[in-house]
Amino acid sequence: MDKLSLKNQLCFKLYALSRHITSLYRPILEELDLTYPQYLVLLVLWEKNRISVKELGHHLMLDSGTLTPLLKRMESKDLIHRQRSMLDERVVEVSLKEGGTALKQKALCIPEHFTQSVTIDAQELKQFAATLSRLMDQIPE
Amino acid sequence: MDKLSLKNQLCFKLYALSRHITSLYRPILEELDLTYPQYLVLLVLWEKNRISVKELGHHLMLDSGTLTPLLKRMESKDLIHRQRSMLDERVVEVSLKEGGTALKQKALCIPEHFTQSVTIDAQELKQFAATLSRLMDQIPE
DNA sequence: AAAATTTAAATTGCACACAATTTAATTTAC
DNA sequence: GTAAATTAAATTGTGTGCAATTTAAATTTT
Repeated sequence: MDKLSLKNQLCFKLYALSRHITSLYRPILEELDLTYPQYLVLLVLWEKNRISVKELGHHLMLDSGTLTPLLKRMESKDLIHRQRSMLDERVVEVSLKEGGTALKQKALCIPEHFTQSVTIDAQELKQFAATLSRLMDQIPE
Repeated sequence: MDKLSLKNQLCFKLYALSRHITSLYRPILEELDLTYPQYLVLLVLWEKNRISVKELGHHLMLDSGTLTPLLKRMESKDLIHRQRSMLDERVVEVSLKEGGTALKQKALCIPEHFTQSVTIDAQELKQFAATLSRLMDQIPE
């Protein structure tokens, strides 16, 4: 087996599949005027209304270089609020605004869209998700 | 189960794992002065020395908007050659230059790096790769 | 064969990712 | 208690991704 063959590269398949599934989200999220990373930020905020940029970055595995401009765009769309913590001026806390809260109702149907578009045995998908979680858990920090 | 919980989102796990594994490649590829997508281009060219931008894009699932500037950067590093086809002036053909050919030797050891860094049952990984391939095959076009 | 259509790259513009550096605030050491 | 070290965001700069448009060449229609 040729290890340098594109077809044999697990990493390439992950990379391509990830981009493909993101592209399936795109038209749905476009109706909400959201990008996929912006949607991820909202997923976190819907669970925990107030969170620091650092914590958010920990959840999404993104740094401030990515998050700062992304959050500014979301702020300008009135989805979220950014404010320096009064206890620690270094920290910026992100919280939902009405716009961001309201989108949750519209987003509820999104996960359903994909159970349809994927033709795969439920048991196999479950096993796949389990391995994916196991691999994720090995990611340091 | 909360379907809008980040932890339950298969897509997020794919997205995060894909970026993480790419980040494992980064220090190795940096020694070769390559980015991950540039490495993918070389993987294709090492298998098929001469290929059009369109075909290359088909293999990597990337369009000319991504590939044109990427290939220009690779050309400026003397890794590849870009040339209009004489049979069809619309087509640009990409081929290896000495620099790109020479890197293959240095790249041979790269796949080994990762079998080590992943602690997972070989059978489970095999199953995972199989499902990944099945999902990939469902990608249209 | 000329006009209309299609095709392949390139271009433009926007939004991530991420390394590296900078800035400002807080802790820790001494 | 101040200097040094650490920390959290922001900034800077480069390289993707991708939608949308443009350009130029080839093909199809009429």
